[in-house]
Amino acid sequence: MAGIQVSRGTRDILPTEVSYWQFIEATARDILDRAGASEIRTPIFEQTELFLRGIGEATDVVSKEMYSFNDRGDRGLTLRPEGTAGVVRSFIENSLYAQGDVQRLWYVGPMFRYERPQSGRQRQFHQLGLEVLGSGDPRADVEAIAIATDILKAIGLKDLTFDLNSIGDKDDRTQFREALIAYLTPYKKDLDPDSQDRLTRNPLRILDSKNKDTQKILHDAPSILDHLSESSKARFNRVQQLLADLSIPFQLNSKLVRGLDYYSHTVFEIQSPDLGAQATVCAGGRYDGLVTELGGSETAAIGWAMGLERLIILVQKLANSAMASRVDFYVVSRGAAAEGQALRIVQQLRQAGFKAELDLSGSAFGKQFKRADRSAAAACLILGDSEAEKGTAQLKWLASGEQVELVQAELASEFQGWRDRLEGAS
RNA sequence: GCGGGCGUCGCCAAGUGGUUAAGGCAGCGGCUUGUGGUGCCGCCAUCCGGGGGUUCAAGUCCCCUCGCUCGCCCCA
Repeated sequence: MAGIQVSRGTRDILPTEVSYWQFIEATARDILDRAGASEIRTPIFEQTELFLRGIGEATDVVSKEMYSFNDRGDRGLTLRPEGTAGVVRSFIENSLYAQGDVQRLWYVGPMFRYERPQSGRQRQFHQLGLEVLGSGDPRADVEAIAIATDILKAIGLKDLTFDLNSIGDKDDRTQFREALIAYLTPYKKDLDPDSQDRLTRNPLRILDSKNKDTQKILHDAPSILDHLSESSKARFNRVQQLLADLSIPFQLNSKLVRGLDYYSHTVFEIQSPDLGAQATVCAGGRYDGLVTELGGSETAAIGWAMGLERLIILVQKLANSAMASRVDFYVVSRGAAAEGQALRIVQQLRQAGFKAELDLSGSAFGKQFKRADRSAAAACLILGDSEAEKGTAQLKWLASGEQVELVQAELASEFQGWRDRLEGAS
C-alpha cells in the first residue's frame, strides 16, 4: 500500500465505471450531432496569457487555482481550467467565422483546477461543453439551452432545477454595481468577511453568498433586473418567452451571477438536489465580449459546460443496468487439440460480429462452467478431447440448458439463427 | 485556503492496551478432462494509510504526514 498512488484530486476511471461515461458521451454526441454541432478538440495546455485575458485575472480560477508552469523553453503555460477560452482562441486563430456565420462547437475533455477535492469536485475533472459563436439572437440562447436540457433528459436525470437570469450588458452592470455598493455599504460590518472583501473587488458575487445574515441583508437589495436597459430587458423577455414556447421550465433568479468575467445577458445554472454542495450540473451564459477580448472581431456567443463527474454520480444512482454489455458466447475447452480449435472458433465468432469470451484458465470443466455462468453469457461452446477428435463442438444455451452438437466446419451456417435468437433474448 | 468526520484483506466489516487481527462477499485451488447458476474441502492481512512517540505491551493512546469525506470558499 506504500507504493505510488494517484495524485490528490485525480482518480482512475475503472472499467465498471467507464460504461457510464460512454453512455453519457454517446448520448450527448448524438443530440449535439442532430443539433448541427461539430466536435472540436483543442490542446490541454495553452499559453497562460489566454486564461488571464479570457477568464479574468480577478477570478478565483485564475488567481489561485491554475496549474501553471514554464516549459523547458521558458514558455508560460497552463493546464486548461475550462474549455471556452481554448475554443474561442481556436475559432479566432483558424478563422472559423469564415466557415459560415454561426458555428456550433462542442468539446469534451479533462480540465484542471487546484482546488480542495470533495465529492463532485476534483483537480482533474471533465467537462462537456457547447459554444455557439456568431449569433446574438435570443433564439441562439434558447437553442443552446434546449440542447443542454435535451441531453440531461436523455441521460435520464430528473428533479433538476433550472435557474435563469440576465446580467445585462456592460453598462447595465456598471450601473447596477454602483446601486448595489450604495445599498450594501451601510451594512458592511454585518456582512460575512468574504462578502466584505468582495464589496470593492467584485460586489456582484455577494449576491450568491450562502451566508444567512448576508442573505437577509440582500433581501431588499436592488435587483439587476431593474437595472437593465430597455433593449436588454426586451432581449431577456424574448428569451423567457421562447423557453416557455419550448416548454422548458425555469425559475428566475435575480441573484444568479457567474464566476467568470466574460458573461453578459443570459446566464443560467442547472442543479441537482442530490449532489450536496457541488450541485451545479450544467451552467453557462452569453459572452459577447470574449472574442474581441481575445483579439478576434466582434462576435456574439453563448455557451455552457456540464461537469461529467457530477453527471456520473447521478447516473450511477439511477443504476441503469441497460449499460452493461453482455457476452454472447463463452467458450470452454480442455486438452491441447480442443484448446487450439476453441481459439479458432472464438476468432471466427468475433469476426462474425458476436461477442465471444475464451476461457484461458485450463482448469476443470466445472470451474470453466462457473465462470461461463458469471459472465452472463447467453450460450456456452464446449470442446473437449472427443469433440476435438470428431471436429465438433457442443453448444449449450445457458438459460434453458438445451445442448446440441455441431460440426465445427459448418458453424457459419448457424450464425443467422444465433443472431435472431440473441436478439430475441435481449 | 479554512473548519468538522473518517482511514483494519479487492469489497463490506468485527475489534474500545495484553498471547497466533473475527466473520461475510469476491477470488484462487481441489472434489480424476465433461457441464454452471444452487454442494463440500482448503487457501487467501506477520499486518491494521504512512512515519515517529508513550508503554513491559498499541490496530487500539499522543504527535506529524498522506488520502478520502462533509461544509465554507469556488465552480461544472
